[in-house]
Amino acid sequence: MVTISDIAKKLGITPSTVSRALSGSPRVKNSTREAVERMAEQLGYERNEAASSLRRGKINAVGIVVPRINRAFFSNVIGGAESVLDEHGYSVIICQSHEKIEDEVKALKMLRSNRVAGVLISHAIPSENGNHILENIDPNAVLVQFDRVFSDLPGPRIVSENYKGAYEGTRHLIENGYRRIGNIAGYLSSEAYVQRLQGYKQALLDMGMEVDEEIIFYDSIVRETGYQAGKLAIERGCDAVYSAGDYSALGVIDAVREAGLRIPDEFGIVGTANEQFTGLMTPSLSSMAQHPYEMGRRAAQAFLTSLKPGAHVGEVSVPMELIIRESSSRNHIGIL
Amino acid sequence: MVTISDIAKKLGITPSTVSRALSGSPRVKNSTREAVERMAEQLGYERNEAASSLRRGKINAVGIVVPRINRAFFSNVIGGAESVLDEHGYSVIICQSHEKIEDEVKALKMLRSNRVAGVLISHAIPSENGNHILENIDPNAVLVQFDRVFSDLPGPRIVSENYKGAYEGTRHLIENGYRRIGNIAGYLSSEAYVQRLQGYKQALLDMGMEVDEEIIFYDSIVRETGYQAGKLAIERGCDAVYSAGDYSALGVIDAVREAGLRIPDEFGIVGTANEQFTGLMTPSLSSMAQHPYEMGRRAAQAFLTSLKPGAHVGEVSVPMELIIRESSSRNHIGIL
DNA sequence: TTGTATGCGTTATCAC
DNA sequence: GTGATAACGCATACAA
Repeated sequence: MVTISDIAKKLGITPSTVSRALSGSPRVKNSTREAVERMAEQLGYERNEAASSLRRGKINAVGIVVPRINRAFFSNVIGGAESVLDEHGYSVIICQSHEKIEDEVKALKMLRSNRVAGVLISHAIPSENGNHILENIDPNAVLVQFDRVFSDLPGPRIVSENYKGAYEGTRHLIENGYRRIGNIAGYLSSEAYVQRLQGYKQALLDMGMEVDEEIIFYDSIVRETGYQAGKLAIERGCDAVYSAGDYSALGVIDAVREAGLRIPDEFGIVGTANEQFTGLMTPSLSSMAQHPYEMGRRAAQAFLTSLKPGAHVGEVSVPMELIIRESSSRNHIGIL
Repeated sequence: MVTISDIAKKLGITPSTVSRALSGSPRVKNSTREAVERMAEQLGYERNEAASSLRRGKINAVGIVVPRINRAFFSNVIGGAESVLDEHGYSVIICQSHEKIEDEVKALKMLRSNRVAGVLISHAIPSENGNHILENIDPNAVLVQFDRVFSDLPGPRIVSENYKGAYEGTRHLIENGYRRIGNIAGYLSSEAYVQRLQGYKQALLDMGMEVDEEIIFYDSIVRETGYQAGKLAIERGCDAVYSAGDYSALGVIDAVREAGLRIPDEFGIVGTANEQFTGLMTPSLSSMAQHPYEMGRRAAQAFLTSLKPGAHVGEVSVPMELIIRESSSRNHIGIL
């Protein structure tokens, strides 16, 4: 392996100058810089990151901590973050919390042990606050939270526009002529779901409709609970459902089919998250898309910005987008 | 940050001993080791990975290079690898090639610059051989290939049992009474697809049926080409199709529906890869599952084994598994 | 603009 | 079984 000393010797200068030339210091003659760069290229020099990290006390890497990497949402966030960080010379170290606080702590310790420059994290479900994060994160690392965030932790927070998304999804149903719209709200322990519920309610109110707790279902957002909620919604006279998740929306479709109602003519459905399957099923499922890749990019950008002295990034909103598919599109039959 | 010197001072011994104690050297008294461990715990010591890496000339990390991290297959492989590596104290650095040789080379250089202990890679589509990998990988790193592999490269190769999988998928259709089974074979530039085609053919032969090139379709395995192939297959008298991909199987379903045929009574379909949507659609799609998570685990294990002097790992096969769903299950009507 | 000197924290080699 | 010493490759404070 070739080092800066090798380059220095070949050129009859000292390692310090080579180091300066290579790291773009202004205190070096242009001709020297060029000579150094040429020689580095020629010898196939590559900086030893470990040595550099040791000397500087931190590594050109950021850790990303997510519950599970093999979930589409998170792997897309990582992909987005990687695309930005890569451009700026940062490696990405990934860690999974498996939705366990214990593993989250372990990951933070490992990242601290590596002196990473930043930590991008979306916390595990059981967390009730960010104390364990504060206690275990490298105090010199920049903390960026995304999607699942605690507002009492310092640093940037990148979140979806949940309120606005749910609002638009609900309004879309109303505008398509549906008149009694249920809601699958999810557990309200997460801020995101609280906001979605509020968006749903406000849309109803703004469009002159009433909020009826009878047809709001608080439960996990998996297919089975969606199915149960769907049955009740139909029983209670709904002709549409806005669901805070796609899997629960899928369950609603099961229930609607079972009841022999036609989608979208007799029953409309909008889900949330725009999971891949929503576009592949028949009928395809309308959904409020989150943009995880973009969220990852913004998280990475927030990290980079935070590195600059004096810079401060607060909460960053990532727009959601209504993807209209078959399950809610009866406007073509002119009902409105 | 507390260092081994801090521990040494507190204990009135030297850093060398602390280092030995912490790294589990046998040449240290038990009582000393325990004292060191207690003190390390108490002071909240964590090894500086950069210093350790510099001294040892390599880092406790492996790089994983995949075309895209946000593809279910690859993110699951990464998840599996991470689960094993994490247990052994290795970090995972992820890199995406975006299916470009250029980015692959860039990733390998970055990993070499970091002196990673191993590289787990699934190569980009345009690669025709492994030369650019050999030229750019850290010669001291263990190379492990998975899924998309070049047999002329050294080191372990982890692959799916493509031949056997396709064989079983095809046999399953035959056993369910389908009598003219088409095949969507995919591009044969990849070894995996060649093997799947062979499995399909051999299954037909073994079950006393003929191979008819008229109903074998060589093309990309996306939904649209699946649809086109499906139309031709129906035209040419098929009552079933085995597809080397799930998306193309989805296209076949489109074609079958358009032709007004009932699934699975009048037409059977088996796909490959067991993408998430296959279990969520109606009718659900039977598919030959790959086990990416397991593949990742085995790749990581192969890396760990290869570290041991003298050890040699060659090709490792990961079983595929037939997931029988609605699109091929007419055995209950007793046609066979 | 360049050179000199030093140290980052760890581990390996040698001596005792 | 432990200690002393050196070195990994780089980046910086200081001197020139």
